[in-house]
This record gives sequence, C-alpha cells and structure tokens, in this order.
Amino acid sequence: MSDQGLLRLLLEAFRAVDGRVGEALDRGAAGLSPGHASALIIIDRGGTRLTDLAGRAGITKQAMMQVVDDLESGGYVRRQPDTRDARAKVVKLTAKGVRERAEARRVISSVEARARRQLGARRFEALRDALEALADGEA
Amino acid sequence: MSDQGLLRLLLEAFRAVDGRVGEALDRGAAGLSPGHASALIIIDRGGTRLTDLAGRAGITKQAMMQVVDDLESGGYVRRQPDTRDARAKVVKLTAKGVRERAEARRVISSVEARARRQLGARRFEALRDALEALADGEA
DNA sequence: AAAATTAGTAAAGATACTTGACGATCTCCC
DNA sequence: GGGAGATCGTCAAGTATCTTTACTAATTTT
Repeated sequence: MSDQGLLRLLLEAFRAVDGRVGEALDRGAAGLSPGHASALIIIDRGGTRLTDLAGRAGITKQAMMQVVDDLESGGYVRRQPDTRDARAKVVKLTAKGVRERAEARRVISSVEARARRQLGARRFEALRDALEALADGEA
Repeated sequence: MSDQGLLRLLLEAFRAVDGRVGEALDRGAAGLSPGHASALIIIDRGGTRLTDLAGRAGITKQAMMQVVDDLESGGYVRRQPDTRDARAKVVKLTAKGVRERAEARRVISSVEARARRQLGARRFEALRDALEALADGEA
C-alpha cells in the first residue's frame, strides 16, 4: 500500500468508503446495497421520473431501470403514471421506502462524518472540492 | 452535477479520470483498457508472480488471473515457470508488452499531469493524501 | 512423514453497468 | 391539423470486472 497512481487511489478510496457504507447498512438490517441506498436517497418526496433519476445518478435510464426494478420488488418504491405525461411514470417511495431512505441517510451521513473526523473539516472540504473539480474536469 | 455525497463524488471523479485514460489509450491505439493498463504497469522487469500482482492491485488472484489471461492472449505477457518454486509461474512482459507498458505509463502520467495542472500542485498533493487516508481508513 | 499452507487454475455467478431496438406519447413547425 | 422527430419507459442481450467455491500440485511446518 502506498505510493500508487491517482487512478488506483481513487478506486481504493471509493471502495473503502463504499465498503463501510455496505457494512453499516447490513448492521442496520436494511436489505440494501450501497448502490440501492444511493438511488433511494435521490428520490424526491413527490416522486421522481426514471429518466431524472438516471440523470442524477449519471447512468443510463436502462441501468436505472434495473435499480428501480430491484427497489420495487423489495417494496421500497412503486411506479405510478405521471398525470401530466402519459408516457412517463413517477417512481415514488412506499412507507417502507421512506423508512429505509431515512436509514440510508443516517448510515451515509455517519460514514461521511467519520471520514470528516478522520481528515479534519478542512482537509475534508478540500477533498470534496478537488473531487468535484476532477469530475467536472473542464479541459 | 454539484453538491453530492462523498460516495458519488468519489465514483464520479474515478470515472472521469478513468475515462480520460481510456480515451487516451484508444488514441494511442493500444488495445488496452484502463484496467489492463493498470495491471501492465505493476509488472516488474524481471516478471512478477500472479499472487503478487493480485496483492499489489488489491484484488483476488482469480480476478488477476482473468486480467493476465487477457494480457496473455493479447500478446503482452507470457507465463513462465518459476525456477525456485515449481508451483509458481512468473508473469513476464513480451517485447510488445514492454512497448505497451511504456505507452500506458505515458498516458497515465499525462492524465495525472493534467489533473495536477488543473488542481495546482498543492491541492493535488492534498488530494492524494486525503485519498490515501480514506483508503487506509483506520477506523 | 503427516499436516497445513500456498500457487495457480477452473467454473460459475454476482454486480453494475452498456448498446440497440421498440411502441406509445408528446412537441415542434409548416 | 398533421406529420417529423424527440422523449419516456421498457425488453433484451451483452460486457467488464469482480467474487465465491473448489480443486490439484508443490512447498513449508511441525
């Protein structure tokens, strides 16, 4: 472990944080993977269209379909027709979904809080900044 | 875009950098994915055992097997018996492998250099530090 | 020399995506 | 008002990258 390339470092950091979220979710007995949890927390109170979810998550709508299918068969969300657009449907949280989203938020917050504690607020914010810059990566 | 959780931020940053490496490798006409390139550059001059490669990459030896299988059928490496241990084999670069490793290094360096330029040396080093801390993440 | 460990491998499957195609519906523009 | 083209959700299939389980052969430990 040590002086690796940026690429591996990014991946390792992601995996470490992702792993911690996964463990904490297991302990919380939610039947959710980190990926499912991440999807759950980007659904609005009023429900969100599939394509919007995909856009927020930065993946294709087909990929988001599979996530939503899982969430639906797990009883976390249901699909309702969108009253304003007959093509569209709205992905909406069930009561269980609302509960688990809260749990997911708690878990994710606590993992982030731990990271922040570990790094110190200053370095943590610097990290976020740098990551955003990399992700946007103009140039 | 914007104020997302740490997890997504890490993933997005990884994907952005990974994507840039992939594009540059394509342009360089190496038939390598970023993952293959990353594997290629951790092989020592004298050759390296599969298990050691897996350890360096932080994946299982079975996963590394598949990568090495790909590299071997692409003609980048070959497997030789290890003279000191009849169980073991040494993964060794072919002439083509040596060439492509050099290309991979150039590409990865240039992407990292670009990131460093984008962030400034100071923030870049801070990023590396923070990522390492996260990855090691002693509770 | 028996017991436990380690190196490589095979096989299967999980995960998390992708691309391509398609019908139904909506929007734009003449 | 009506056709051209875009968009929404979906089905289907495929890909990349990893994991778990299981096994043989060789080595090290005791």
